[in-house]
Amino acid sequence: MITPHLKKLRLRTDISSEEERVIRDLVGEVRRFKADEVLVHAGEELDRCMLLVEGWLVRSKDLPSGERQVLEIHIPGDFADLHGFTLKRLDHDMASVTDGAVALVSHAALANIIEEHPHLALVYWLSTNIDASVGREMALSLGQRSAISRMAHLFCELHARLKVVGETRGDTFDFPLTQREIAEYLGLTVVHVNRTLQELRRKGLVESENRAITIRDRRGLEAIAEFDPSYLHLEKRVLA
Amino acid sequence: MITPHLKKLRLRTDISSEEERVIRDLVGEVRRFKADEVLVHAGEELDRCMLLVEGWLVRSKDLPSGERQVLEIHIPGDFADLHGFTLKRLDHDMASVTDGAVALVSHAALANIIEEHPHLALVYWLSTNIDASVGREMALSLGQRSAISRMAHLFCELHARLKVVGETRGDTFDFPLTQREIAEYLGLTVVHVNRTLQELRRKGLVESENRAITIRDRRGLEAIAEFDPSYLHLEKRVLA
DNA sequence: CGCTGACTTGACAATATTCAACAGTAGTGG
DNA sequence: CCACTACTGTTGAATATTGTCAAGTCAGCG
Repeated sequence: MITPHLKKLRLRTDISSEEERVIRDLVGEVRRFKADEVLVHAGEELDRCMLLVEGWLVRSKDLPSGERQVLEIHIPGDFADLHGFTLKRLDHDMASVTDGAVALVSHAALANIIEEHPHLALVYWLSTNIDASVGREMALSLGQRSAISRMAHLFCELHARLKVVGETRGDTFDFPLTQREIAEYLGLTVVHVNRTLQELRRKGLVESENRAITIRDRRGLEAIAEFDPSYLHLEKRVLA
Repeated sequence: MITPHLKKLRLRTDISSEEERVIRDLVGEVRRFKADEVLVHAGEELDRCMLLVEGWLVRSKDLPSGERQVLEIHIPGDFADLHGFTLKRLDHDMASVTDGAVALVSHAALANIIEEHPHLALVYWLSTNIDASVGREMALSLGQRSAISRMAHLFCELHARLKVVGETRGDTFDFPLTQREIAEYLGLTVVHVNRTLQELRRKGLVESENRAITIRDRRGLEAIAEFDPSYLHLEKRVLA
């Protein structure tokens, strides 16, 4: 169930078999969710985290005006609200995109394992820091890239991240976000997302049909996105 | 020298006097810098972090097109590239805005103290997670707020953060960013920043004169910014 | 079969950018 | 001390990108 999660971790740093056992024991109750639920509300007091095992989640913030900004997209293997372990209250909602399931991990259990396995504290600290790095690249997109470049970047990033956990089929991957949700992520309107997506199709860069994306011209897509995957930190390092 | 840093930490969680001693001992060499230096380049291998003791730094990313996005603004007391402790290579540059100084802290020293004082591991993990929270609020600004709202939000945030470390004088604070740098942070052009700043002045919300900002109408400014400081996590919590 | 939500299109408007020019200030070197 | 340069801030006019509003199609679902 948490094999994708271990794949993600092992890509970035070595995990001993002892540590693997401990991580596998972390998982308590599994909670299933339906699409479009808010699993955690901003400000709520937390005593556990959610390791996403199936389906997609997003972090999102609402504005008084009713607008919503999606701040991060989570795929299976992601420890979606691990930052809540130290923050204790999130500054954003955790909402589901699809049906799916999370493995619940109590903060107490986490505290225990990092006490006994200090290396895992670094592993998970690294994990939240990589999340933040992804967030910075998104801010770069929102600040400097055009609509078409942002959208291309989104597709490049998700393909790379899904590939790590084995959820791609060649250049194709499931992509369950509606155009409204893409708009909320890219900071654009639905209308403009629709037109921009058509432009990507017209240029022969991607295809999209029933909730899946196929990258037709990777070079072209990466060029328009100015995609450089180094911010994903897809290489191994030695911690402490 | 690192009193502001301790103020910041103590606002969020309790630090024992023993821990304080350990933190004070962390500081090794102090490095002074001039304005507009790049202290750390993206991708560079790191074996130490920088605790900002004087002056302002920014995290920034360059695009092939030559555009620059400022992703975070750092003020004295900030452990500016603490995330580099686990990442080992930053995905962005660390650049100076003003003259100033950083206290250098080797990764080895950090690894030692968190091994001996596991609570401090949580304290600094929290610290990077709060940085990420500030980054998310910025992404919300870039994605959903208008130019004037973003700029108002920037001033509200900086006043709140500077107040924590005792760098405000009532509603006034030093603000050394040029309009070009503000533009790079807000994802706007210099021209538009200039006009937007004039609008804030015309509405009687802020004054700005020789590198300092005075908030003239806090309610009004916060309203236009939709400012809600909860993302700054300015409250105490118990870690582990 | 009638809803509802997702997607699509057209016409128009607002926000922000681009380009070009100029004033003020500080720093530099002759 | 002054001329020179470079940077910062400012303004106007034209343009581009993206948003708004309104309407309509299509598919899935109870």
